[in-house]
Amino acid sequence: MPDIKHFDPDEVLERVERLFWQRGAAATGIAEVVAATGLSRSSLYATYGGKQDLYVKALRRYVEQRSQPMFEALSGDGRGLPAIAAFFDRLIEARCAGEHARWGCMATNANAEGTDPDVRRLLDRHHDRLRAGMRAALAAAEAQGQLRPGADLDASAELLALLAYGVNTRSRAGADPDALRKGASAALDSLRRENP
Amino acid sequence: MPDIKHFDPDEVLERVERLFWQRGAAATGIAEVVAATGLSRSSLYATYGGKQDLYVKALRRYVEQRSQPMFEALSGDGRGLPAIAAFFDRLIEARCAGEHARWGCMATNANAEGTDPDVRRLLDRHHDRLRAGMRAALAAAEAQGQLRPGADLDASAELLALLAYGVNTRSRAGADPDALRKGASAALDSLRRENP
DNA sequence: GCCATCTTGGACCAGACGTTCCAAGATGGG
DNA sequence: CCCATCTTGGAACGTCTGGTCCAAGATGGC
Repeated sequence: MPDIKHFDPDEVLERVERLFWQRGAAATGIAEVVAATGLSRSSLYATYGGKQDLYVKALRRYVEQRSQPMFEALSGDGRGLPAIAAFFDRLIEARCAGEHARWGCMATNANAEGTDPDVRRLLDRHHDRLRAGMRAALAAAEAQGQLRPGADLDASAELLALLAYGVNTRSRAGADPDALRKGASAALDSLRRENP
Repeated sequence: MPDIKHFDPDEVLERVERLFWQRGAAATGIAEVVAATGLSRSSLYATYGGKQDLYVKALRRYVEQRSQPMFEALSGDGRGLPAIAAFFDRLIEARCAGEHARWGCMATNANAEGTDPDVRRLLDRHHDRLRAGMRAALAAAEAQGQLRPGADLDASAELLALLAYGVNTRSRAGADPDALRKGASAALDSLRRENP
């Protein structure tokens, strides 16, 4: 057998993902990728293809490794509205403080960037999973009598998903986390049954 | 008096605005601006400065000439919840069909692009105006007894503003307008008084 | 330890980028 | 009609871009 790669492709892809996430695809040059990963251009192109392939692979990693676990946790959390509240609390915390503060959500950012069909497909899947997570949490809430009667679960799930995009968008520009929390609370309060 | 400009600076700026709006700042080259406007590089640089200045001026024009009139119409529309419903209807229609379909909102897109302080200031003002418009419409709704009792007007205004960002974000990726409408309706329904 | 096979470093490329520059042209007060 | 003053077209600039290429190095089956 011939020579093998001298690096872990997924570990490198994670560094690339973080770079594109923070700075955006168009604003990030191959030279920066080379610097951040320590790889040479040859290894980069041989492993991932050109810049656009690299971006799509990084975005796919983001969606699968970062977003989806959150969405599945939301789906599987049977508490109902408290599960949704916890989702937004953790989201806003992650978006406004710590290592990834003001990076926004890579998928939300990607909506504004290009029109690449591969990217669009990833974003549609991302949205479907997010909405499905919200839908599942809302169903649990309804089953426990937490919801205002007559609430449309599908429409409310869409609303909550769109709200998450709004949080992601504004957090990247440095929005006040308390304002974002108030917005999320308003959504939950308006779904909640009045006299429980 | 010496020679005067052979073009209307604001008319040209509008073409530039549309270019940056549709394609994004980073993805648009000066060569495209030259082609779209018919101006020469000299006139462009003499009138607006470099690319970043040009982008900021275009974004300012967008916020002032396109967004703010909508926000003021919302503020001044005394109907309450129907005013908010009309706002979202028109928003979704404009984002998904017609000349600007799938362009998103230039200000929402700008959140994802750079971290330029001038841009951020514009976006903060944009957000304040949007939220203020929602707040005014909600106050009118409350005055007319349309609102669920106990609703927090400030928090609900923030929620509706964030929802608008979500609509803008997803519409750029080609979201189904009916899904967006359902999301907006869910927000309004959950604010509405149950037995009017 | 040899060698076919793959990886790696880094030089290199053509083209696109934003920006500058200046000669030529247009303008209108005098 | 002249001339000071500004605008305009387009050539030119250095830099940076994404991408290619190949000699040198590493690997492991034999």
